[in-house]
Amino acid sequence: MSRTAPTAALKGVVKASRTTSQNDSIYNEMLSAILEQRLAPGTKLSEDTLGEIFGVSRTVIRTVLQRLAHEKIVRIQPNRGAFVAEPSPEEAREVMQARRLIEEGMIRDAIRNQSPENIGELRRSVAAERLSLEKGDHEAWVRLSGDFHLMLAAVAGNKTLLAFLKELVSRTSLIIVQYQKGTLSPCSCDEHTEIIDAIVARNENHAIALMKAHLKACEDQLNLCESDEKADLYSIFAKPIKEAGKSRTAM
Amino acid sequence: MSRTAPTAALKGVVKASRTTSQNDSIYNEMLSAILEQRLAPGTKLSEDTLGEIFGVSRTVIRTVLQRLAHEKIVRIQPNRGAFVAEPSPEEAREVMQARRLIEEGMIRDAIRNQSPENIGELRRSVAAERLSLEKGDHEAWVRLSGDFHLMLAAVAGNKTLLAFLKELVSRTSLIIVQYQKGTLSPCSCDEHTEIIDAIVARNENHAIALMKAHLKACEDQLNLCESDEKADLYSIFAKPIKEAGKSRTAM
DNA sequence: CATAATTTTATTGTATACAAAAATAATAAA
DNA sequence: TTTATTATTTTTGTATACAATAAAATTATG
Repeated sequence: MSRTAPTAALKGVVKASRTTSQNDSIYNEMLSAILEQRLAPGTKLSEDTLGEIFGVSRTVIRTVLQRLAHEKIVRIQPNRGAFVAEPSPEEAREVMQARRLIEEGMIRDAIRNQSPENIGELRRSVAAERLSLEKGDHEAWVRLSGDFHLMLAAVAGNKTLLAFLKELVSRTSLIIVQYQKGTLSPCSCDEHTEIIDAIVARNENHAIALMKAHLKACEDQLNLCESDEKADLYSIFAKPIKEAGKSRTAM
Repeated sequence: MSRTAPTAALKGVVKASRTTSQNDSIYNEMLSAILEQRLAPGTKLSEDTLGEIFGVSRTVIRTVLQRLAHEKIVRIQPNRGAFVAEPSPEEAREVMQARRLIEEGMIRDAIRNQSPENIGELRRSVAAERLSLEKGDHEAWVRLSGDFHLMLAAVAGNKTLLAFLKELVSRTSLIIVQYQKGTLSPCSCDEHTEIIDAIVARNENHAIALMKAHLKACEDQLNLCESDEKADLYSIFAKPIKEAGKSRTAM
């Protein structure tokens, strides 16, 4: 009874050795749970509950939550606790814009720094992505889809930008969870392959255009018409009306 | 005797109200101390000592150190503790490259989103910067010089990119502390003014070129010839030789 | 019955206690 | 004297205890 429903999704707990990587282990578990949609945006992340689930004290849970908060995956409200982040439409647009800017720069560097090994890894990643899509393994697809962009960043070779992009990719997953309208993209694998081909061909302008189009297509699949905040406002002001009935407020 | 010399620079402790902003207060104090060169790169940041200085327990110090570590201002070594970061020459180049990329994108947005109020604030900031330079107030100049770029980011309007740039600007200060050769730049105020003028004139290409040149000039003032790591290696292998004497290792 | 005030409960924020690891000091051996 | 080993001290990592705040449940009141 004490472990409430929302966090019940986290059951596979690895005990982890007594090193500091226990920290990382819990961090990865929670990040996966959020990005794989096992923890919905807005879910309360109680320190006590998580501590029981992972078999550690609140101290270490707190550290993990702070890390996730810094990456904007979790929102910490003072004296209220931690919640899975609910990125606003504005924030979603900002993240996608930031990605277009950073990934454009990375395409340029990737074209310069590419090697057969690098490109081979990228192609294998896309192959795995295609496979997961064919098998209908949504979780794996989400992860691998993001991995492609991170691997491209690794090819570009700027670890600082890679760290930024890692955060942006995670946040994108959360954004897709919240705002994706209808079914997911038909197959972005083909777009990924095209981008690799353009990089190999050293066709900078084309590669950049493809990447920008790819990211724009992703954003266009979202329903960012600020309907979310409106709904909140309505629910607040509609308090007097309890059940169905006729609305009294103006449209 | 217990409060060791390195951290003695932090003396002006604000008690802060019992809100969570006590956290922020200590964070700001420590960040300022590092960026204003009162805490040199590599300085050990003992939890106990800092706790005594700020009159709080290690718990809250730990939170602050983790935050600074996430921003790469502090490096945490497991079981060893926290140290003021010592960015490598490679990291320095990465940070400057990331800045060129991000600030180019922000120039574009700033040109679109500018308003008389925004521009006025920018100009006032540069005026304050010039004044601090004339007065020889190095600390204020470092801060204001960074503020210009952050205000420009605010004009651009993408809070996500602003957060990234805030981190990069802080790291730049640390980099300058470590690698600046000779005296500091003659007067980057003029460059800042030129950038504002180009933005007001909506001359995108010119504004971007100026910004890139400005950042490149900053990087060129650094001594990033990996001499730092070499020095470390030498000092390690030179252990047998205690005082002056003739070196036995090959040049 | 609905609303307001109060009490109770639960949860976070912080301090402290203890365990584990690392750094330092001291001692013993070559 | 130098090096290796051991003992001591210091410092970090984690758990727990208590205080402060917020949420809820309860009671009182119109």
